[in-house]
Amino acid sequence: MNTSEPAAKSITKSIAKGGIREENERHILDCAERIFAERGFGGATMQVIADEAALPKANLHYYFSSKETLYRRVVERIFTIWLEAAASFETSATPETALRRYIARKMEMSRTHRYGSKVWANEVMQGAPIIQDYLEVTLRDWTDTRIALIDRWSAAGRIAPVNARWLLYMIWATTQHYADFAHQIETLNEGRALSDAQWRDATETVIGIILRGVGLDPGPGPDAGDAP
Amino acid sequence: MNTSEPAAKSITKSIAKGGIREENERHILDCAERIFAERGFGGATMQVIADEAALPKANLHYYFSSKETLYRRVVERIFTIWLEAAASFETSATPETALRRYIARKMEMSRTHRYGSKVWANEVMQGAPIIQDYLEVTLRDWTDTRIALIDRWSAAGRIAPVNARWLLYMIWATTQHYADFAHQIETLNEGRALSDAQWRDATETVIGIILRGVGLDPGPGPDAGDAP
DNA sequence: GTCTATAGATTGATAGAC
DNA sequence: GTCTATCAATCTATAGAC
Repeated sequence: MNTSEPAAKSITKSIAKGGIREENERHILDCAERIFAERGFGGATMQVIADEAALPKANLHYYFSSKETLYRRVVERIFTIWLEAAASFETSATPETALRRYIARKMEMSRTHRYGSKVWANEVMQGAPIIQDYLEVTLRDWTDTRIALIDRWSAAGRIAPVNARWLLYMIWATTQHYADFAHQIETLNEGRALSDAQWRDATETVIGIILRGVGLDPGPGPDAGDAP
Repeated sequence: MNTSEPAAKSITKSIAKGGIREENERHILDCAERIFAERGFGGATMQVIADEAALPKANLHYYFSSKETLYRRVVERIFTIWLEAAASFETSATPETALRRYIARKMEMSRTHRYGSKVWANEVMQGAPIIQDYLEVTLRDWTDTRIALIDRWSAAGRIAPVNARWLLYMIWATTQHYADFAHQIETLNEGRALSDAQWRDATETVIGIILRGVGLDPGPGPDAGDAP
């Protein structure tokens, strides 16, 4: 061994929960996500991200070798979160339960992960230079299995005959709109963020229109329904 | 008069239809719209726009004094087109006709003005630094009158009771998704643009889900309905 | 690990020949 | 009106002191 290999200590640090490296990387990723979300890859600068993180610009390059590496890590983290939400579309549930849970989860995601949704939107609008392989493999597989499921529902008469692909796009578009166009929505809400009640109401409205739109009875909604 | 004022000739040129200035400005605006659409304001560069237009960079500054001026002209042109589409939501029509026409028009716009829609999306995602006044005045007024109209429909029992604001957002989101996320949609369509038949089918599906979703009967659709 | 200083490339914008 | 050459500012990325 020689003096140029303090590897053991560094690795231990980076693996340990709450280690300096892990904590700083997460902080930088959080800040970078906000900046990339609002300016896109080309519009964001390392200087602005560094300012957001309250760090010297050189520290970003210490943790992430390049701007593209940092961006890639941000996008990959978002895709992981997207996968978790996608899992809430359970293939074993009834049509009503599966659609209701999935829409509610996606609306919740738009509220809690606004910036992640915007980064995804920016990336797709730019032609998905980084995530094209995710679109072609993971997203396509997920979409195909859900379309097959919805088609079986239609064939069995459990929902009205409806093109499953356009239905899925409608759910994606509507739910993600509340994240991607949050600024417009807040401007039209007298400049204020949507309240808890408004989020619940919007979610129930979206669920109601979609369920009735595919021939299902949305019922009285969770609030009224839970009371004895 | 002195030699520094060839104003008469220049103005005549710039006003005449097909004048060099008018033609070049339109060409540059078209190219700039595509670049701003995919990279946003900060991500786009005058060099890339010049390459897209097959012109030296200096020519852009001859016609538009700054990058921001060029961007502002692009955004203002898009807003004008948006206003025309917004007018297709006629306040005098029946609920079914008004919704059907408006959705169809918005879907058509997403197909024919993909880049304009993306510029708008980028601008809103960045917090609308340029168009904030449009959002606060023109868009708000338009939205308020349509919400009032839809509320009257609900009160009169002509449609199911539904929150008009979330319904409008749903229509905006769904139709604009076909422009803003065109790359993702085409990737999931085996890398090909949607065909005429697919656009018709998607439009009818969206109209069908929305109309049923607000308690209306969408009927057999235009194709089947027109045949004797 | 953190930070200042700076290299080398690219940016928006302009000067001036044609 | 068009184009080449260029400026000052800013960008990503790195070197090297601490």
